[in-house]
Formats: sequence, structure tokens, C-alpha cells
Amino acid sequence: MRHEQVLDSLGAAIANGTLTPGTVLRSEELQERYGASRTVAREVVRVLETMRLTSSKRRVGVTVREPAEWNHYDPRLIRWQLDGSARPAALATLNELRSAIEPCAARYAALRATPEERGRLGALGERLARTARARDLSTFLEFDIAFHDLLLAASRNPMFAQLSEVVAEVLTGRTGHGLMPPEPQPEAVALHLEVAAAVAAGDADRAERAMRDIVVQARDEIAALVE
Amino acid sequence: MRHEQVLDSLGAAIANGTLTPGTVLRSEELQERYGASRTVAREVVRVLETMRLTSSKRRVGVTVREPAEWNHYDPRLIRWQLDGSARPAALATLNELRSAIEPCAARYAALRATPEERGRLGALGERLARTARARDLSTFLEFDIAFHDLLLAASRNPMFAQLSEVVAEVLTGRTGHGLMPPEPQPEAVALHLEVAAAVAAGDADRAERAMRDIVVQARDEIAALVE
DNA sequence: GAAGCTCAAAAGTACTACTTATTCAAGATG
DNA sequence: CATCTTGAATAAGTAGTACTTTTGAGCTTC
Repeated sequence: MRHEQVLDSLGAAIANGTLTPGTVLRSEELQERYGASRTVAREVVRVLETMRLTSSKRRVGVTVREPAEWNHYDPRLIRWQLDGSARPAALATLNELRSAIEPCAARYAALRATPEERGRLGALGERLARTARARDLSTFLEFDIAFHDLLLAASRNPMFAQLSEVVAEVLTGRTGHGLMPPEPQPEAVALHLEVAAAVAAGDADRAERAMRDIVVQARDEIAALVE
Repeated sequence: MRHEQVLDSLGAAIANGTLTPGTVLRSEELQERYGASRTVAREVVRVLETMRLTSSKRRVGVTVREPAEWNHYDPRLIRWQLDGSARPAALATLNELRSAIEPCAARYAALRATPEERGRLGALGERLARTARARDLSTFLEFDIAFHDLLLAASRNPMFAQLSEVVAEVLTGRTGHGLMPPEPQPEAVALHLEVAAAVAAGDADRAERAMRDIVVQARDEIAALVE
């Protein structure tokens, strides 16, 4: 419990630049600052070290690394950035990642999904279309996330599958931030149905193309809002 | 030092399935097995926990998680898999990841690279072409890695940039495993030059297309060898 | 047989002592 | 005067002990 508190506090401080790269901390100093024991302080530093947020050297101390060295795929680091001042930049980065992965994931899903997954994907597409017509934005988002989550899982690539949280974050971040049109766009819904159909048919090229259209649309949408 | 030894040993055992998911370890047991102190054992477990390879619960012990839950982007886990029996599967997964990311990275590099980077990319392309003509496969690989590394960095997306090690691993894995033709393919070289030219010109679509052709070629090459 | 209580097991936390590596500087040596 | 050696101080690494908290399992009781 103490461990997590200290870790979150220190990690967030580093992730958001309160502690700038090159800053040196001594472990004794950390114990005092957070009123934690040596054990807790050491283990927290170990964790930060495995995330490559810091590096420890004898006789020097714990130094904060450059952002370029961080392990940017660590879920915790992503969370710290999204919850802090770096949120807009983090969302942009994650959106780019998502737009790179998903078309490829759709391709492999078309090749590897189980019959059951193909069925569920179609069903989700249908429900998506229905909630879109009803203009129920919050359940639309829910089904949208479920759709992309299932697709990533069906790609049978663990590294793709692991990005489901990232995709969920990007999708909710978009609606939550008032960056979405008041109702789901008909073309987007049609493209989701197209992806589901292509996966059902095992047509990799078609699935990839349709998903690429989806992420390109999202990309342009965001780019337009940055203007 | 002790810490790293124990971590590598235990981590590799989990990553390669010697310790199957669901296995329960007690920390005291680990101390004995590796002859390490309580401190070392605890910190190793902490690290494995942050990599989501294990989960610790009071009164139960340290249980090995399902592979689906692991943090597959952790460089250490990637290494353990590549160095173990899971190597072929890991290389396939990483190759898919790489083929998804690089076209997108090329796009953003075309939009965001510094003038200096654009120049260096062109120079690397030239050197690539020269070593290809000379059929110097090992220095060709070296420049190939440098080319992709620079491109990923120039994308200005930290999550893309971080995959440079992965790309390097995939490229060397391909040549090292005797999976490459005895000499670099002329089309691949031409495509690299095309990417460099598109980036230099700031033509995002063209850069993305050329890079997609490169990774598709690599994908088909590997798919053909699996047959 | 279900609800609740007790006990023990195992991780979590705290603290102390000792070891090792590394920096910095003073002093020796050329 | 420059350079190399040596040594002391420092801060992380490792080891070990003691205590706390949680929780699963068996037992009791109604």
C-alpha cells in the first residue's frame, strides 16, 4: 500500500517533468520526503529503474533519465502522462500508434479469428449501427471499444492485443474532450460493418483497407481540431 | 549483481514456459533456490510484478500470470523470449509489429524530420546501395539498421522511436537465420532510396507507400520461408 | 448445512548492520 | 608541473531479523 502511494507520487512527478531529467535523488532523501522505510524506498526505485525512468549508480544516487530512454509502453507511465499535464501530447502519440497498429491487426484478425470471434464482431457491428441511429453516444462508445478490443485480440498477436487499453483511452479521450461530433458519423459506422464483414469472409486486404479508412478519418478529424 | 542474475534466471524461466502460468512460488523458496538474501528475492519479485509476469498475494505467494497479461513491450521480456525456445514465435510477432509501425513512422518522418535528418537519411540510402552492389551483406545490414533507426527517431513519436531495437533484432534475425537471399534485393534498395527521397521532399503519402512496400516484401519473404 | 470465528501462513513493512564500488582529493613520484 | 597512486568518504547494494497485516482454510456453533 505504502509502496504504491510512493511509486505513484514519484512516478507522476517524473512523467510530468516536475523532476527534470538529470535530477539526482538519494534514497535516504526519498525515505524522508515520503516518510517511508528503506525497504519501500528501495523497491520503488527498483520499479522506476525497470521502467527506465531512472538509473541508479553507486556513490552517485538515483538520476532521472531522459524521456527518450523511458519505456513508453508501460501502462503505468501511460497513465501518469494521461493524468498529468502531458495529457494532450500523450493522446496524440497514442493516437498515432493506434492508427498504425489497427489496420494491420484487422488483417491478421481476418486470417486468424475463430468462427466465434467473427460472429461476435458482426454482432458488435450491428449493435454499433443501432446505437448510432439512436444517437446514444455513451453506449456507442462502449460498443466501439468492445469492437476494437475484440479485433485486437483476434489478431492473435500479443503485442497488438495489449494495446486494447490504449485504443480505449484514445476513443474515450476523443469523445470526453468534446472533440467528437454530437452524433456518430454514418461513414464510420459503415466502415466498422465493412471491417466485420471482411473479417467474417476472411478477406485480409479488405479488412485492412476498411480499418485504414477508419483510422485515417479519425486522424484527419483530430488534425482538423488542432487547427 | 546478484539481483540481475536471479532476475534473468527467473524471468527467462517464466518467459519460456519452464514455469507455467498458475505456478505458485514462495519468496522464501526463491531465497533458498538461488541462495539470495530476502532483499534480493523481494526486489526481483517486485520487478517481475511490474512486468506483469507475476502477481503477489498475501497468504498465497507469487503466482505466474498468463502470457496474455504480460507486458510484452518490456525490452527484457523480449530478450528472454528471443534467447529462449520461444524465439521463432517472438520473431514472428515482432515482425508483424514492425510491419505495422514503420509505414506510419515514415509518414511522420516526412512531415517532421529536421533538415539534417533528411540529409543523413539520403546519405544512408546511398551507402546502402553501394554496399548492396558490393554484396557486402554484413555492412549492408549495419546500414539497413541505421536507416530504419534514424527514420523511427525522425518520426518524433517516442513510442515509434523505442521500437528501433525491435527492428534491429528482426533485421539481424532474418539475415542471421539464413533466411535472406545471399545478396540484397535490388528492389528493396530502390525502395529505401524512394523512402529517403520522399522524406527529403516532405511527401508523407509517398514515404508511407514506399515503406509499406518494403515491409510487405519482407512479410511475403518470411511467409514463403515458413511454407 | 450455512454463517461466523480462530488460527496460521505468507507477503508486506521496518530497521539495523555490513559490503562494495566509485568519486574526489591529497600526496607521492616522475 | 603534470600524472599517477592511494586512501578516505559516500551512497548504493546485500544480508538478516523482527514485527504487522491480510486472508485462506478448517473448525465450531447454531
